[in-house]
Amino acid sequence: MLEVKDRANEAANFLKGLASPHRLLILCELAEGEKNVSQLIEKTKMPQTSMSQHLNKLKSEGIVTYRRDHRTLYYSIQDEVALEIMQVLYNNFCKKDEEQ
Amino acid sequence: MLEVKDRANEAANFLKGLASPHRLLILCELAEGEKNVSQLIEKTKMPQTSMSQHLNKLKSEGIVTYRRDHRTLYYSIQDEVALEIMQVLYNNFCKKDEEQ
DNA sequence: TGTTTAATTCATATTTTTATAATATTATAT
DNA sequence: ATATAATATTATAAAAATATGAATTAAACA
Repeated sequence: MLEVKDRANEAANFLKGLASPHRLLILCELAEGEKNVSQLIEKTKMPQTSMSQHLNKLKSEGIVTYRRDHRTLYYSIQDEVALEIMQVLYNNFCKKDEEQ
Repeated sequence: MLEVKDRANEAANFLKGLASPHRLLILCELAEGEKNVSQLIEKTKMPQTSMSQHLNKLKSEGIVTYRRDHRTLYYSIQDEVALEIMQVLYNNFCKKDEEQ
């Protein structure tokens, strides 16, 4: 654990990529499997331009990636660490309740 | 995983609490065990008033707690989820390198 | 009581994020 | 070549986070 501090900036930037309700929402959708931008917009009800910017941020952090199929861009989670953290969040913010 | 979105705000706020290089630095120190504010300042070299505000943020998110011993406040990590995430960060931002 | 030490709170300027609107790009279809 | 659909980019305004300095509290002790 002692060495995380040497990577504090890197780790913090990574966490910042996740630390927004909108982006967590997007990642929840993508955790089910790849989705295109229109699907993401429909599911999350967020404005197109805002979606685009959040996806861009996630992409620039290497958290998601995409492939193009004709005019449609399909996004998916690329980063294994992001999935691990989503798992931790799921276990602690959701699973706990079920048990109660 | 599907239900994280119902807790997106809560989860995002929690992550925001961690998502700063300064606060990760503090949490790294506290991961070793409880430390008082002066010790944290010395270790991290950050200004006293800034430290105080970061600790306050961590405290208000329930991530750390403290006890008073005379004039000295000893802080420690309270939240199990925070420890889990620190562990994920450690494994992925530090351990990987050692293996290479 | 007055002083010192440990730390917090408050005020404010700066920086970073976020949201929104307008415009642009890219690929397909006519 | 033009129109349309899917998405990205750019500009900018608003909101949130951060750093810094000054003032404040709280405990210990001379």
